[in-house]
Order: sequence, then C-alpha cells, then structure tokens
Amino acid sequence: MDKFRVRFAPSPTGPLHIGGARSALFNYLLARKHGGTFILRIEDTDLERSSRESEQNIMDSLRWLGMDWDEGPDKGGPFGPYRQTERLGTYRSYVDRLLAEGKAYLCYCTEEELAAEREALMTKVELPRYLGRCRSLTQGCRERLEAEGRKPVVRFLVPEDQTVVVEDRVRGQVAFETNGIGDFVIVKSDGIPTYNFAVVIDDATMEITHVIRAEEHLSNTPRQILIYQALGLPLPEFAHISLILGKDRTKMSKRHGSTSVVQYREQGYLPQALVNFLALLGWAPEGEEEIFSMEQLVDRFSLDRVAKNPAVFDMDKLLWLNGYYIRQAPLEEVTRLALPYLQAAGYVGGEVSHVQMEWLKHLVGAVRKGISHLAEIPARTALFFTNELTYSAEAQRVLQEEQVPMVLNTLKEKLAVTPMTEEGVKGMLKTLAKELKLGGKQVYMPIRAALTGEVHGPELFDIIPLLGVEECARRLDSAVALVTGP
RNA sequence: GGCCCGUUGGUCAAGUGGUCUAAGACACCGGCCUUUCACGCCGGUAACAGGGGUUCGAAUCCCCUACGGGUCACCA
Repeated sequence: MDKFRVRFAPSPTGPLHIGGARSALFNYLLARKHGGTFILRIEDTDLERSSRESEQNIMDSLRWLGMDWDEGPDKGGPFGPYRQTERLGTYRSYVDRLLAEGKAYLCYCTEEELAAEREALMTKVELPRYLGRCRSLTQGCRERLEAEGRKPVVRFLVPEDQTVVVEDRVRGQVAFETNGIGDFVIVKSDGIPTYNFAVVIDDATMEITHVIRAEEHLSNTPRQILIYQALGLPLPEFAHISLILGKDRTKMSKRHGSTSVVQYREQGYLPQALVNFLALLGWAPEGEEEIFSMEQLVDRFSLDRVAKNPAVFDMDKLLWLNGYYIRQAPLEEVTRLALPYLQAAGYVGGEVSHVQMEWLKHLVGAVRKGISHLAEIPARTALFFTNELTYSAEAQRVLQEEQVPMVLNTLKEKLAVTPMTEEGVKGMLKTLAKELKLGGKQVYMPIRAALTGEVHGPELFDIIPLLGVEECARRLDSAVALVTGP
C-alpha cells in the first residue's frame, strides 16, 4: 500500500467522549504504524449543536492523550479546509451532479407530513421510511410549493431491489437490501449537507483509505456506499469497531458516570493509563503483556485482533491501571501532576520553592502507593496540612492504652536528637521499642494515632520527617493532653 | 417492529476443527511480606447462552431459539 490515510471525524457537539477517544486512538495507532497520515476533520454540519468550544475541547483532549494529527482545522493541510461548514462549495458541486443526473431530487414534504407518513407505516407494522412522494414532482408543482414558502431538501434516490455489501475489516461481508432504505436527505432545507452525504464527499476528496469508526455507523454504510457508487467515487476500506458499553450493557452515556476525556483528566487519570486502557477495550495484544506505552501500541496494534463484540467499560480495571502508572511514573512527574490538586485544596500556594518541592516529592512518594487516581491526593495528605487533628474512633481507642503517655513523651524527647531522615527515624523507632521493653504494636500504633489521628497510613519513618520535629512534638503533646485530661 | 451486529468466568479477553480436563489481566477469596493500611509476591474460586445438525472429533462450521446491542432523523 503506497498510502495510508485515516481520519477521526468528530462532531463538535460536546466534549470528547471516551468512545470517540478510542476511535481516534485506533485510527492514530494504525496511521503511525503504517507511516500514514492521521487527519482530524470536524463534522459541524449540525449548526444547532456544534460549537467552537467543543471543537477546542476535542483537540485539547486528543493532545492530552498524546495523539497528534497531521492535517486538521488548526494546522491545515493539502486537502483542507477540515471543517465541514467550510466545505459547502465542494458539496454543492457533487449535489448538482446528482440532481442533474436524476440520482437525487428535491423534496418539499413538511415535518408534519413526514411524521404522519411514519406513523401510518408504523401502525401498519411496516418499516418506517420515506416512500418517495416527491420523486416525480412536475415543474409546476415545485413552483407552487416554493411560492408557499416551502424550502426543499435534497433526497438521494435509492435504487430498488439491490443488495449492498459492506466489506468490513472487522466484521467481514455484511449485506443490506436497498428496499429497506428509504430515500434519505442529503441536503437539509438550510442548504447544509447531512452527515451521510458530507462524510462520503469528504472521505473521497480527502483520499481517506481506511474508514475506522464505531459500529453505530455500520447501518449507515450502505447509504454511503450508494452515494460513492452514484458519483463513481472509489470506496475506502471500512472497519467498524464495537461500541463501549456501560455496566448495564447499554451504550455508554452520562448515566454511567464520567464519559468525557476531560472528566478523567480532572480526576487525575494519567493519559498513558487511559490510552493503555482504551486500547485494551476491543483489542487484544498477542502475548500476555498488558501494559503498553503509546509507542509499543503503535508497534503491536492491528485490526486483525480487534474484537467484534461490544466491551463493557470496566472502571475497576482502569482504576488499577491508573494506580499502576502512578506508582511506576517518575516521582518528579507524579508530584508535578499532583500539585494542582494540592493547590486546589488550599494546601499549597501558587509559588513553590525548591525546598518545598523536595518536601512535596517526599510527601507524594509516601502516599502514592495507596491511590488509584490523583484526585485522592488531598484526602490522603490532609493530615499533613491540618492544625487540628481529629482522631478516628480506633485511634482514640489506641490512645487510651495505659502505656501511651509514657511512650509519647519518650518519643518526643528522642525526636529532638534524631536526624530527620528515613534511616535516622527508622533506627530511633527501633531502639525506642527495645528500650521501653514493649511490643511493637504497643508503641507504634499509639505513635501513629497521635501523629495522624488514624490507625492506617503511610510509613512512620515518612510521616515523622515530613511533619518535622516541632509539629510532631505539638501533636504528641496534644495526644497526651487528650488522654491524661486537663 | 424491519434490518444489521454480537453472545467464552462478575468484567476485559486468548482461542480460528484435535495440543481445551479452555490462557492471561482486573475484581473476589486465601497465604506470604509488612510491628498499620496499601504496594508487592504466591495460590485459589469461577466460563464456551440453549437446542439441533455437519464431522471420527466442535468453544471453533451450519441452522433455529433466547438474550444483548446498534440502526431506521432536515443528529452525527
């Protein structure tokens, strides 16, 4: 194959959906694998719902995920423009051809008339579709209707008794009968083409070689093929990937929780984790390895191993995968990513000094093991930023033990002469238990409870240096005061 | 409802007629590690939707049924 051109063609009617991101990813991966071209095309023919905001969101999300395009509305390219509303002239010439050749016609039916027709067919238990009432209007008829102020749409004349076969790279041959397809609208009354028409013209004129998109488009494909044929345009290869389903096995929607890429971004998912996860949804690698960087995915991805069946979005696995990436990534990077969450919680100011940064790295390193996404950071680190510790029920119980005041006071003394390093604290803690002749649990649990208010948490040898001698002393005193009474 | 796609453990999935007494991952359960939780390590429970064929032999091929999904817009 001398040329490999694929596209991701979202309609900018909302933030980038997780399913859209996966479609984009599959296209991107294949383009990079084959040294081809990845094109971003904005399908904004729905004037009502499209917005530049959404377009921007989609581009930001794609970039955040690590997908860059070679041609697109923002960077141009030899086949532009890349926004459908800017290609109206192109569509017009093709529509005129269809009209001139009698392969399409004007239709003046009103919405009410169409609704009535649909209703009638439904009650007769027939396929609801357009029956072709305006197929052969006379010139006079047309003039009268236009005089009434009716704006026509253009309908494609669907040939009868034909079988259209979609050659699909993931599904094989899929046949459709044209009799089940009514003459469909290709240009709306406002002069804007519909999706089914614009997509064909764009894919053809942009010389797209492989159309890889979600399965919901499979049923539309025969319509599109009919247009390709009517215009004598070469067909691209098609590949329809299955949908992503929610837990209840219906198409993933807001009801299932977060569906847009930005939401995951905001909750502190790493783009690498999301990409890895999305790739595994509907595609299976050859070996048993499941952790892949974008580069590795580019290397291994192939349409042959894309599944036909829909996949349920498994939040548990995403959480695990994200936690895995958080644990694996360089501490420096995770800290940088965690910073905004700490700032939003008011724990850290806008300016971060070098010393503070080192402290933050230590902090993040101490808590990263137990989290699956960065949004958990504030809750996990709250104890380091509070002046008034609250003690959990278990912590209070632990502090009631009789040896506690003695343990805490001894610790306080030792702290003053202990180097605030992991090793220093570790050694001090060890000798403390030995000198006191107490079981580990009897000394370490009270310390933990006094210092954090909890019975679970990071390692003591992380907590103590992080808190510092003074703060530790303060907390120790508070705890002692609490149990010995005023 | 018509058309189209799909159906391997709770989830993602490997498997393309014999090597399947069916892999791996997440989740779950148990153990180890850890004087906490987690992480990590080790182990375990758990599946070919049902029924007919074809075949010496079927998770793999065909048919039917059931179930799930998609689509039938002047949305994409």
